[in-house]
Amino acid sequence: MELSRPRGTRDFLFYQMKQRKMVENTLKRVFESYAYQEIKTPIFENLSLFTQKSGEEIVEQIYYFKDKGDRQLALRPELTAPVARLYISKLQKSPKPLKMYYFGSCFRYERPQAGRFRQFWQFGCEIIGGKSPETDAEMITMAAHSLKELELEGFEIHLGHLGILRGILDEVNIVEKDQDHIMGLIDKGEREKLLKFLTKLKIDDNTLKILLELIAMKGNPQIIGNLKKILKGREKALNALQELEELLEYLEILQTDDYLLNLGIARGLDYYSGMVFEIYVPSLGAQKQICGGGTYNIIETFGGEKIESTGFAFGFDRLMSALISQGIDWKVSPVADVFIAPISPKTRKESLKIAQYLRLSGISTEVDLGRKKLKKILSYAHNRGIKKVVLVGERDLKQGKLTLKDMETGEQILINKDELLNQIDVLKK
RNA sequence: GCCAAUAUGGUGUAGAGGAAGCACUCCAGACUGUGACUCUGGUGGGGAGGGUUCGUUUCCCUCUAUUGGCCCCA
Repeated sequence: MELSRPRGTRDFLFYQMKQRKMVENTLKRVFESYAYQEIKTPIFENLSLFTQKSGEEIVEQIYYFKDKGDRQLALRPELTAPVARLYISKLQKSPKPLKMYYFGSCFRYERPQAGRFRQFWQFGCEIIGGKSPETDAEMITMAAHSLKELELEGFEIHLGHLGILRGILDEVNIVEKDQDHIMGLIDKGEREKLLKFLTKLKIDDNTLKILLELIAMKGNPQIIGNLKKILKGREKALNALQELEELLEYLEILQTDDYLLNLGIARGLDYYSGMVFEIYVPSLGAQKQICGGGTYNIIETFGGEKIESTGFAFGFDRLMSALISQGIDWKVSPVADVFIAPISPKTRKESLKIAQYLRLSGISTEVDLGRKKLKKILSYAHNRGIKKVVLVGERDLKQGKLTLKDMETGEQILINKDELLNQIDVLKK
């Protein structure tokens, strides 16, 4: 029998899990400080949930199967659709704006490579029904805040607005389907193909020039003035620009200033409509994007009322590799605060009693379970990185005493048995 | 789907067509109530299948996996 993992999956060992838990907990803490509430959706859904939104061709990348009742099911490839599903079926009439966050694994049948696995984790959020520049600003701020809290260095926030591009295209009567195609080409940076396609659509030269100019625009907020000139007379685009300008004002109020305007951001998905942003860690190379999000109209796609939502998700695994390669101090604590060591077989029962007593008092405690000799017990405790050991010996017990040993200094003190709890502080240090 | 490199004890690695070595780990022991350092001993190894050869872990092919890149990325 071959014991191996499926391709593109990983096992996480103790130390890695501690690191991941730490990041998870930090993100939860930050998100909750913005009043988001956690939700969890199933690992598998009906296949149609995902094909409905993105068409049949997406099936290529989905792990799907038939269950015993002949239902077509799929391991979720992303979390936006499940969240939308949950919203439509249970939360449509809840007070708006509705703020939620999620953390879970997704599955895609793809060729594994750096920063890409077949099972990967996303940590993301969604705010439904609160379309305003404030909403967008708060969300971007929360993403930046999270990364600062994690002490991640060298990340870049790129901020754009699809309303500007779409506004221009609307005014020269480009249908939505063609717009989506154009967005796709922009997102991939396919300049040649884009040019060809735009020419085919018979877009006038002036508009064409402006489009190309826009998608190459990158820089600090000062470029807004420039944009206004370029977009003169194009109402829809100017409205979107106005929205973006307001968003920037709110970002300033929320003290988020380390971003870059980038109108070339289009996101791959069709349903994005307004603000979009992506966060990169350039040192990660090919898979440098650790976060992406924006404002979109997905609820409608699934047959709910028309309502705007804004959301983003961290690629949790990429975030982890960025933090690890940066060499964060993980401050990992030992498995237990105290080890209880019976000096001889006769004190085993007493040792377990003491261990349980400490656990019930909230101290993480390990006790010898291997019936080892004292030497081995101490060696084991040392290898586990445990700093305090309680030696339970017959001679001491007769006088109602225990020996408390500090594994770092080697110092030992004799204490009264009933004094043990009073030593909690000492034990925890 | 495509390209390349890699595959040796639990981990990290060396070597050579002819008895597979090192470091760490693990287990046992070195005056049986004391760990780290030290010493002694032990367990344990060439991804899978096929070919070449008197003989292959070593050369060749296929598969699988890993790593990196391309394609793709809801």
